[in-house]
Amino acid sequence: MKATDVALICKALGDSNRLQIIELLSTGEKCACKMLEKFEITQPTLSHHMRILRECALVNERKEGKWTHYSLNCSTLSAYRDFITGLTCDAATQKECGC
Amino acid sequence: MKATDVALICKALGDSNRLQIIELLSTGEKCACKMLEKFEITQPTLSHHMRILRECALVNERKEGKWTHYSLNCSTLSAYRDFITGLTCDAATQKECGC
DNA sequence: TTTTTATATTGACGAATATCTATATGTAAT
DNA sequence: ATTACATATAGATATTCGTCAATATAAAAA
Repeated sequence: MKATDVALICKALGDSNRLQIIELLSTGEKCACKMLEKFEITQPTLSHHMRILRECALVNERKEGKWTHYSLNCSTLSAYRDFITGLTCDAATQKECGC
Repeated sequence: MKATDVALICKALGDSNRLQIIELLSTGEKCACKMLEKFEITQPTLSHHMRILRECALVNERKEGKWTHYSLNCSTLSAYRDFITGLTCDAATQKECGC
């Protein structure tokens, strides 16, 4: 995963509502109408956030009749996790802070 | 680490320049003047980015004469890493995508 | 003490963002 | 066909953001 993709994902997660949405979706696929109940935002605002989360490929969307179901995109999430996991302090910095 | 702290860090990493700064610092402590050479931004802009990275505690600062040296904050980085690592798809979502 | 060097702060500006209301679109039920 | 429901889009607005030029501060060198 490229650094620009990572930055885009970080920007998406940099909003508290969107981070909470991701945490909610980590418990499983959710319908937009159910998600709306959990947040103090209007329906258009939720729709806006979901578009941002989709555009950076963090979430998938599944339409079923008039409902839209959202779920985490496993591969994007895991690539992102791998990138962040790779961000570590060098040996000297670690020695300095004693961690 | 609280979700609001995570969101703040994500927001900080949501700018390409700042993400590259973190990647640079992961190779060890750097002086601001050396960092400036690596990016196509002015000195005040770098100073601005470093303030944001310090305010979310991702980086430490060490003053030595007229120089300022920046390094990653191990404990913040590791707490952040742990949070992101904990973000996983649920079993059903994983089954669906076949990962 | 004057000058140079490294960094921070201020103030300005255009671009991007989060949010809302109002409205449109699409689907199912009556 | 009409109505009700779920979601998306459009347009508006206030706020935040990234950047720069100009200036301030602070430390070392001359």
